[in-house]
Amino acid sequence: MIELGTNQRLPDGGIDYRRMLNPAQYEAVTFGKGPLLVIAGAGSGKTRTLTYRVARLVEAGVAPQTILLLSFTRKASQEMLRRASLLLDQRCQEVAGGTFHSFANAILRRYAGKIGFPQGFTIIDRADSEDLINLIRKEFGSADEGHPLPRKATLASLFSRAVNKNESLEDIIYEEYPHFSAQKDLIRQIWQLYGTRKQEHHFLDYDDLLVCLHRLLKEHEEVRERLALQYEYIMVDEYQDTNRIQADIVSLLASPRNNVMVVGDDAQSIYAFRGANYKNIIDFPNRFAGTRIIKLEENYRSLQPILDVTNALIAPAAEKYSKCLFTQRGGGSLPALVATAGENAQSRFIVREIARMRSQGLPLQRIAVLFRASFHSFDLELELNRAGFPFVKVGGFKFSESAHIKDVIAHLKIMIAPRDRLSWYRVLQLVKKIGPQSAQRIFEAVLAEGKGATGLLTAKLKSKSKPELERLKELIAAMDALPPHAVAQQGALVLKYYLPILQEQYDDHPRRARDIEQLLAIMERYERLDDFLSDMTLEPPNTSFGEGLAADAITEDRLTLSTIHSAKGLEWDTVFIIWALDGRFPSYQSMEKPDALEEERRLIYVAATRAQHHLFITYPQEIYDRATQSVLYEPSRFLEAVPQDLMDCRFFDPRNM
DNA sequence: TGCGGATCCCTTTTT
DNA sequence: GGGATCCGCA
Repeated sequence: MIELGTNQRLPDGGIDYRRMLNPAQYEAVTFGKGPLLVIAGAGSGKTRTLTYRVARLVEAGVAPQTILLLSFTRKASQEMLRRASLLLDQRCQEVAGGTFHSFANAILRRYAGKIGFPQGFTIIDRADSEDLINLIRKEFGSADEGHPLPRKATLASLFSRAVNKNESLEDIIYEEYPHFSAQKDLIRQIWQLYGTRKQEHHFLDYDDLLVCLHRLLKEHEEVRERLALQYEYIMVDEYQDTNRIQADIVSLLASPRNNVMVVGDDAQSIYAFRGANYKNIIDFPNRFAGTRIIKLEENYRSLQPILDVTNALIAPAAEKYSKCLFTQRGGGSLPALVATAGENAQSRFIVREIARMRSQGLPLQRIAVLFRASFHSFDLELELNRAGFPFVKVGGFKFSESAHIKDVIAHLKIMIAPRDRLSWYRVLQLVKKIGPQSAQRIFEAVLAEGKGATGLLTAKLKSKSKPELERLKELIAAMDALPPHAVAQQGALVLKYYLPILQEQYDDHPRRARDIEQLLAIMERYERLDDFLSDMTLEPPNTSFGEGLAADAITEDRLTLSTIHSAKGLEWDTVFIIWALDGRFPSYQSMEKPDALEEERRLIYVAATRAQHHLFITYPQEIYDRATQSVLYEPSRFLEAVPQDLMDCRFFDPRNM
């Protein structure tokens, strides 16, 4: 997006901001001290504005370490700093940045003692959190007849929502899961025990990272002051997707200087489901007296026919900061709305169009297919493979969530966190003839030895399980003998140990073994095992396994398949939005909830605004849907807001071709 | 106590 | 199509 042309420098060598930015962007970039709210419409140069502001501050002599840039993904913030460095110089790479969660991790590592974990802590991901909850859930037995306890995933999201929305558990149950009202006391007990267990294990889940950072700042004024002094300028990207705790953290860090710039677009708020509150944007001027508000409304991404459609899509939304995007670029054809004979016809339509565009010289890299939920692309993936089009899939199941990767990681975790019950259970139950009961017994015995993972070598165990455990003992002894920073060697030992187990358990073990090889390649880059483990939890590779991690993935021309959530902030020449079918998009689960429906409207808006030159929205006619046990046949209700003459409406049936 | 098979459920988005 | 759960066998 930033053209590295010859005209961006002034005669004195400084960056020619006036020339490179429009008046609104220029004002935001050169804004001095105090609170600033930038409402940035889709494609209005938000990233550009943040990038130039970083460069400008550093150019003006602000020490880069005193600038804090919080953004949504680490990739996004690294990209901004990289671009700022290209604009100015390498100093921009010194800017502190990352996600709220990785920032919290960095700060809390420094002050672990103050939050009650003198030896540090382990970050657990959603799956670990669910497993821990499940252990507790099982202790409570199967509850009453007719009143089953919620499943682990439901419990986890219940607890998470209560934390992130700062509401009581009872309110969340009442609002979102009224059918579990009768079990609310049991659920509360599970929640409390979950908190206790996390404390005992020195576990922090994603929510705890934010909560603990907030508590640290609230309860330890000397820490807060030190940090507030350190970060002179704070910038927050995607502010519409922050929750209450994150907004409070920003306030605490910014006070009393309040040199805080937040950038966001209330029309693109798509994370309410995890507690984000787009009202944070609306409230920002109330939190910070004297806030300057700047709106960026000129769109540099999409051609006018696409903007006409996206403006129509978002028009019915009840948003507070209204804006109307416009572009000065002319031309472009109407976006297409394509009904297809069925699901497979939809996939074939996409493949046909992609083949056509490729023959016209458009690289696959400039094309994306976007969808509401990860499984919506399954049929398309088959067709793409058949047609021989390489693609990378982003979002949905992650590499690091697959069982074989979690298995390998569990073996590493017990070496540095020998009290980690979850990882021990996982490791032990991979051994033949060891199930839940034996795993628990052995774990307690190791714990009693009190000397880390090597306790397994000396613990007194019942003779029955001994022969099968021998290999595991050898592994632990071998890992223990390695120097502490030999991260990749540790991984290699685990792989050697795990390979026979993998071969026995999975039909597709060759593919999974390749995944583990890739994991080892990632480990090569680390000097500390705990850094590697934290990063795998906080910023796991976002692409599905088997893809994208290998070095050749960068050079090969591939098309992108992505959930809309993972497509946020990105853009392509050509964008297909598939499954624009009522019941799929919006999801049938949102149909009864007005707030959820509004969020889905913003979601389709985010999807459509990713397109630069060509936009296709497709939906299959008449699909039998298992989840609702009904036939879905209405196009997405969001399309009703788009006047007919703004789109080129077509029908596609491969049988008629 | 572990494990494999059968059967019933529900099936979003992510740090 | 995958997880949770139950049951019967080793």
